[in-house]
Amino acid sequence: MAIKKFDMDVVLEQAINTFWQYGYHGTSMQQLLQATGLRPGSLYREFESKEGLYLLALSRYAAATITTVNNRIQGSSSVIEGIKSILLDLFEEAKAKNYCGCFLVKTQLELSAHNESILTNVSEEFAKIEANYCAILNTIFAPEISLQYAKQLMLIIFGIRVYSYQSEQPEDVEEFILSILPWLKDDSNHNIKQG
Amino acid sequence: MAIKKFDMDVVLEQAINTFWQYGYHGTSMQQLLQATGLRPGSLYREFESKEGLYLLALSRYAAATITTVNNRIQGSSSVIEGIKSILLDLFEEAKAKNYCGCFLVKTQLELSAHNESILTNVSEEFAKIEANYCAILNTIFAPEISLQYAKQLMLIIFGIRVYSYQSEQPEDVEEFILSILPWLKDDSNHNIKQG
DNA sequence: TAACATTTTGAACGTTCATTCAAAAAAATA
DNA sequence: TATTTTTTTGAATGAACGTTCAAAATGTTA
Repeated sequence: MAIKKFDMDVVLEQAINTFWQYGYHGTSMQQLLQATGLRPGSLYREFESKEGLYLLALSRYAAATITTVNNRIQGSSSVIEGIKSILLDLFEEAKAKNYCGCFLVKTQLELSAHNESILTNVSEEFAKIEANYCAILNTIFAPEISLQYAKQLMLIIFGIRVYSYQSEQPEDVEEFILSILPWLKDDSNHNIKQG
Repeated sequence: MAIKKFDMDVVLEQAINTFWQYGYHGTSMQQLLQATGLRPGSLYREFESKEGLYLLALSRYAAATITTVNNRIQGSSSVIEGIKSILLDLFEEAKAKNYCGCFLVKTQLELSAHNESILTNVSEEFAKIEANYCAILNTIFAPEISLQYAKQLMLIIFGIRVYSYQSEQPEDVEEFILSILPWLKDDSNHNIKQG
């Protein structure tokens, strides 16, 4: 029997990048074939349809998002510093030439009227991301406070994701963040637990 | 000579609703013809193309947005109360069955990679909206504070617009808003200037 | 009423869309 | 080497896309 020529990870990454940039309806199969290097037959045998490929790309993106967050927290001197650096990173990302925002957000806005299952899908991913932030905050705050702060964090992140399309950023981004989320100022005794 | 049968205002409103819900690429000319009641020839004679109709719909939506904001402020007992009610309205809107978010935001996210002129266009509209908030805040705050608060307001509004797709809202929405924008708590001596 | 200018009509156009499938190629197994 | 199983190939398909335009209808002006 023949063996697969393509690397699934690479193909999905190319698909993510294309969908992420141009959106679902704005991406043609032609573009996907070119981006992935696959031929129509192979792509359809593997992913069944454009939508099938999209859903796989989307869930992979969502999983990577959570991993990135957790790595950033682990790599920081404290939870608070970690969260701050995540938010600052979002502003930095926005300076890139082909800034694409957040793939999940774009999906939510583009497809909520077309495909209810995708809306549910994305909402679940966001719930996971919020729950992950909540768990992180729980290591330094009381449970009910963590729930509240996680919600704030999600809303602010959505705000940054959209606001960043504007060319002008706040002068002092860190000050801007701290003024909206004042609890990020309090960084006493919140070191990451080791081992 | 023949006279126009259709009402431009009505046609544009239908076009806005259709584009707003399904997006630019997700809306077909068939849908637009059905929604507006126009025939292909008439639509193309009047608007030149799908993109032409879209741009007109978009700028009309943006103008209406600013009008709505200003009416809300004028109809409130104070600037602070007005802004609070605008934010609370956004959360209320989100409860509607066919919640569509913000047409400008959706446009920005969907078309930024396809059409640079639309990106510029939308950015300019957002700049106008931010400037309008800034002018409103200027009636009760110092200029540099108003600039800062207007930016915060825009980011929070973007956040609400996206976060609202999630089915679960914060328990006490007003408390939620006040915790992110604490300056909305200070409502002393900020009455709307009369006549 | 005749001439004119404007708008409406809707069938038809060429293009691009997502998708299919029979045939060829490729590797593993017998 | 022959057989079997899986993958690749890429031309072809029908549907849907945005758009056009000559002819008919409409109402104003001469």
